[in-house]
Amino acid sequence: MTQANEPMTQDTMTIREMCDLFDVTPRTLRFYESKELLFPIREGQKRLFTRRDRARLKLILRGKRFGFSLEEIRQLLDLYYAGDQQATQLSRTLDVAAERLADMERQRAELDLAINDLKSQISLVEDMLTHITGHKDAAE
Amino acid sequence: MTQANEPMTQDTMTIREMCDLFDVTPRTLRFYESKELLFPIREGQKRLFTRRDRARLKLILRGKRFGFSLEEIRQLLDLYYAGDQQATQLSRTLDVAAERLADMERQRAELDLAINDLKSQISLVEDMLTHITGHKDAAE
DNA sequence: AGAGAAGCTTACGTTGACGTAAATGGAACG
DNA sequence: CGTTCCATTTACGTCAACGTAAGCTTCTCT
Repeated sequence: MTQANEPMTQDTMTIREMCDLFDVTPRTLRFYESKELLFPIREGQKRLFTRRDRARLKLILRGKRFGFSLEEIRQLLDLYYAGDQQATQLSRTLDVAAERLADMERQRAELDLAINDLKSQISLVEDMLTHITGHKDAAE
Repeated sequence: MTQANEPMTQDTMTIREMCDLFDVTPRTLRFYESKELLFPIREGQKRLFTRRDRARLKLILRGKRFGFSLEEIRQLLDLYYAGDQQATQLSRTLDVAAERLADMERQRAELDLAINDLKSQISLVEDMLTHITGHKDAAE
């Protein structure tokens, strides 16, 4: 095992390194820890983030881009990291995940609708524009 | 006396009728007015919502389902109701809409990824479950 | 006339996801 | 040795999108 504390294989990262890597603030990482989304280990006072934390943070940030709440994300993370859970817990988590999946597919359907609507509106307005400007091309 | 109101063409609605029709609260409608998303006319003190307001509210609620902010929705509404705008305004609005569209398509792509990820995670955990429970079917 | 019901305005409260400031402490540098 | 730089904790501030309560008018029904 290469668990050397020395910098050869740097398995853990400081808060600053994390911030630079993921483009978040220290506040955000501490906040996520307080909400039990991350579990950095401590070296004295200071936090050290493991690759596990990095994997989780990656998923957290992706979840956020869809508008999932941190609480919802926490549940998804539980799913991802549920290797040693009990079967009953697991199947309950599966239910949560299935619901989430249904939500996401609904959302995708609506998103598709909205995309098409927006597209047609855009071309509609483009037509108006060419007409207004004396049916010449309206590009600058 | 049951008021037949004014003409037989009742194309304005009271705040309560609006609330019932769209399942929102009065507070919400007043709030949207204060944010210039709706423009009900006034009969004395009271608000009267036109079909234009109803069309806008419909779009507002749809936009909200995607997680658009009210401010973003306001911009989209400007697009929808830009019939009498200037060409320059219109083309600037088109830019906004094009950006939004790009956002939505990015979001759609990510959502697709996430859906697939989640699906595979789910079946993965399902397999774990059947294994844990002694490779019998793990109903309930 | 009195009691509701419905609407209005004003304004403070709430939740989620952090921002930001203040006070503190160890480490590195010149 | 003092200064600067990170990091930490504690705690109040913020923004969006309303909720909710207080207090006032106005209409309607009995």
